[in-house]
Amino acid sequence: MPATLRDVAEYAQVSMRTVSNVVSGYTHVSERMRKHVLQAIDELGYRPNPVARTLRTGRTGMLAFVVPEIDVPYFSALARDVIDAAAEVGYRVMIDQTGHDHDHERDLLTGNDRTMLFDGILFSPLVTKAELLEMNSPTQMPLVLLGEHEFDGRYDHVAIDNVRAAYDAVRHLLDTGRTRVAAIGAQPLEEYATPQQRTVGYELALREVGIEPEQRYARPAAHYSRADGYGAAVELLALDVRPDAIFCFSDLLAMGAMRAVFDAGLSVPQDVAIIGIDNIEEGRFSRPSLSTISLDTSFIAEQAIARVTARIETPDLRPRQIVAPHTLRIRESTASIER
Amino acid sequence: MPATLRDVAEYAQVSMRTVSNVVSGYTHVSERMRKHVLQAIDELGYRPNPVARTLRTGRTGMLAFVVPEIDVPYFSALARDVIDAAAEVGYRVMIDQTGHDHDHERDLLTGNDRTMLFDGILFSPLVTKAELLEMNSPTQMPLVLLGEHEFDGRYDHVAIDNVRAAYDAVRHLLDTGRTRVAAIGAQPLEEYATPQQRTVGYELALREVGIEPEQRYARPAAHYSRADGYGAAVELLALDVRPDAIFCFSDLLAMGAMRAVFDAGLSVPQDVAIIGIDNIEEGRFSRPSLSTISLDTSFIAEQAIARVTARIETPDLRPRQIVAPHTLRIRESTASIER
DNA sequence: TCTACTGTTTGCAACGATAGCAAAGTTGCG
DNA sequence: CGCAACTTTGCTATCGTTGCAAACAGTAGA
Repeated sequence: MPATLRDVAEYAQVSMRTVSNVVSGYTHVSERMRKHVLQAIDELGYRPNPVARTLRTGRTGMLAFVVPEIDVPYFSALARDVIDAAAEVGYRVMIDQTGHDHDHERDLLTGNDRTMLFDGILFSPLVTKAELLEMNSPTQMPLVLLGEHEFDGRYDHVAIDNVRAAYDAVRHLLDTGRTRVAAIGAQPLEEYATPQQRTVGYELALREVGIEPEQRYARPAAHYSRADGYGAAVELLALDVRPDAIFCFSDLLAMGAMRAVFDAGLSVPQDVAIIGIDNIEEGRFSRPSLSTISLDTSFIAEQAIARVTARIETPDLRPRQIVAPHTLRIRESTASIER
Repeated sequence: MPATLRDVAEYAQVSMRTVSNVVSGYTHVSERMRKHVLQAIDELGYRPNPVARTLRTGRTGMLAFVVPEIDVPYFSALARDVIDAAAEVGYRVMIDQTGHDHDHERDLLTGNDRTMLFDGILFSPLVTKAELLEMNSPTQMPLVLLGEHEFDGRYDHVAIDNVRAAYDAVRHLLDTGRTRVAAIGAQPLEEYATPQQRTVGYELALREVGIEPEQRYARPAAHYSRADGYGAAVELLALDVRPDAIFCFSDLLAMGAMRAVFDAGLSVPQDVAIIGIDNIEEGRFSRPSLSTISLDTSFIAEQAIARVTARIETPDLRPRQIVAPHTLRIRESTASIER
C-alpha cells in the first residue's frame, strides 16, 4: 500500500495542502518547511499518484501516437522522433497500434476507449476520409493527422506533398533512361488519399515526357509490406513487355520487389531499376542499396508535437496543414546504365 | 465538456446509482430501465471517465511494454504479438521506449513516473542486474522481464536459452565446414546478461570441435544496429587471417555485416558465411537471405501476458522463469560450399 | 501602537465514478 | 391479503490530488 499525500501530511504534522505545495513546487513555501516535508516524503517513499492528479487537473502529460502497424519500419522510425520531440516539451508518448482494425480506430476517436488518458493524439490514419470527419467531434480531443493530406481542413495535418514526392521519384527513373516505369502501391479504393496522390504524381511525370500510363504497369498493394511488393513485382516481371523500372509507394514494397527481381534471375539496377519512398534504414544496407524519397521524419514529428501541444493550450486554433519537405536519395538501385 | 454520470442520471430522471448499475452490468436491473438508461447514455454521448474509474477501482486495464528502442525490428515485431496476446485477455498495451535512457528505466521501476497508469509492466531491460534488483520493490507493480535470464529468481522471466541458441547457431556454421568463426555482439560489461550468455554458447560450440576461441575474432557491438554490425565486420575482414564465418548476436548486426562483406569485394556465403539471431522479416527478403535463430515471439508474448495478468490477480505468486523455444532457420547466407 | 502588506499555511470542496447499506417501492405468488 | 423476492433509490464514504479563498503570521511604514 503506497503512501499518500495524507500519510505524508500526518507524518510531517502539516496540512495536506502544504505537502501538495511542496510537491508541485509552489513558490510560497519557506525553506525550512520545504526541507521538513521533503524529508517526510523521502522517509515514507511517497510518490504522487498520477491518476488522482489527472482526475483533478484534467491533464495526463501523455500523448498517444496511433499507427496501424508498429512493425512497419517507417512508423517505428517516426515513433522514435515523435517520442524525442515530445520529451523536449515535457510530454510522454505512448504508442498505440490499431492493426488495421477500424473498430479500434473508431473507439479511439469517439473516445469509446481509454482515450481520456491522453491529452492529445497523433494519428496516422487508416480509416476512410468520410468516417473520420464525424468521429472526433464528440470528444474534442486535440488531434493531429500525420501522413494524410486530403481531408478538408477540419484537422491539423503534417504530411509531405505526395504528388510531388511521387513525381520526383518517377522523374528520377526517367532521367536515368528508363522508359517502361511500373508502379506498385496503387489502391483501388479511393478513400485512401496517400496512394491516390502518389498515383497522380506517377502519371504526371510519365505524361510530362510523353508516356501514356499503362494500366497493367500499375499494380495494387494491400499492405505496403515486403510480401506484397514481392508478389506485385512477380506479376510485373511476367508481363510480355517487362518494365525496366519500378516505382514503389514505400521502401518496404521496394525491398520485396528487389528480391522478386533477383529470384527471376534478373538484376537491379541493370535490368530493372527500383525506387521507394520513406528512406528506411534497411535500404541503406541492402544490396543494392535502395534509392528513395526521404521524408524528414524529425520535421514531421516536431511540427506535429508543436501543433498538438498548441492545441492542448488553445483548443480553438484554426486547423493548419503543414507540408513536410522530402528529398530524393539516389543510391545503387537506380544507377544509370550505359547501353 | 463531456457528459458525466450525473448528467445522465438527471437527463434520464433516475439515480446515479442506477446508471452506474447499468454501465457496469449489474444484474438486478429491469430490461425496461436498462433500455431507458442506455438511450440516455447514447443521446448524451456519455463515456465513463477511465481516470475516475481507475482512481476508484485501482485498475486501468492497460499494460506497459517497455523497450529500449522501438525501431529495432525484433522489438517492434514482439510488440505486435504482445498487443495481440493482451487483447485476447482484455488488456490494452502501450509501448514505452526508454531509448537507452537509464533514468527513464529507473523512473519506471521506482514508480517515479506515470507508472501507476498501468496494471503491469512487460520489460525488456537495458539496465544492469544489480540495479534492477532493488528497484521494483517500492512499487510492487506486477513485472515480467523479457529476454534476460540471469537475474536471480526475484522476477518472472520469459526468454530463450541464450547459451543454447548461440551454440546452435555456431554449431551450424561449423557443420557447413567453416572453421574460422568470428562473433559480433559481445559486451565488455558483464552486467548485460544476454551477450554474456551468447558468448558462452559461442565458445562452447567452438571448443566442442577442438577450436580454441580467439580474442580477436570476438568483436563487441554497442547497439546491435546495422551500423555497428558493419563496423565490426570491416574490422574482422581486415585481419590477416580472415574469418570464414560470422555469428552475429542479432539479425540487425548481421545485415550490417553482410553489407560490409560485399563492400570488401567478397561474397556471402562463398567467402564468409553469416548467421544472426531474431529471425526478423528483413532477413527473409535480403540478398542473400539470412540464416538465423528464430525466436518464438508469439510464445514469448503469450507467456508474458499470462504471467503478468496472473500476477495482477495474485500478487504473491512465486516468480517463474519460462524458457521460450528457438529454432535454427537455414537460408542462403550459410549455404554449404564445396571446395 | 496600529494599519497595510507580503508571505505562509490551512480547510474545504471538488474532480467522476464506485460501493455498501438500508430503505422504499414494485411485483408476483400462494 | 400477506409475505417474499426483485428493483430502484438516497445517502455517504472513498480513491488521491489540487484550486480557491480565507486565515494566520511577521514585518515595514505611518
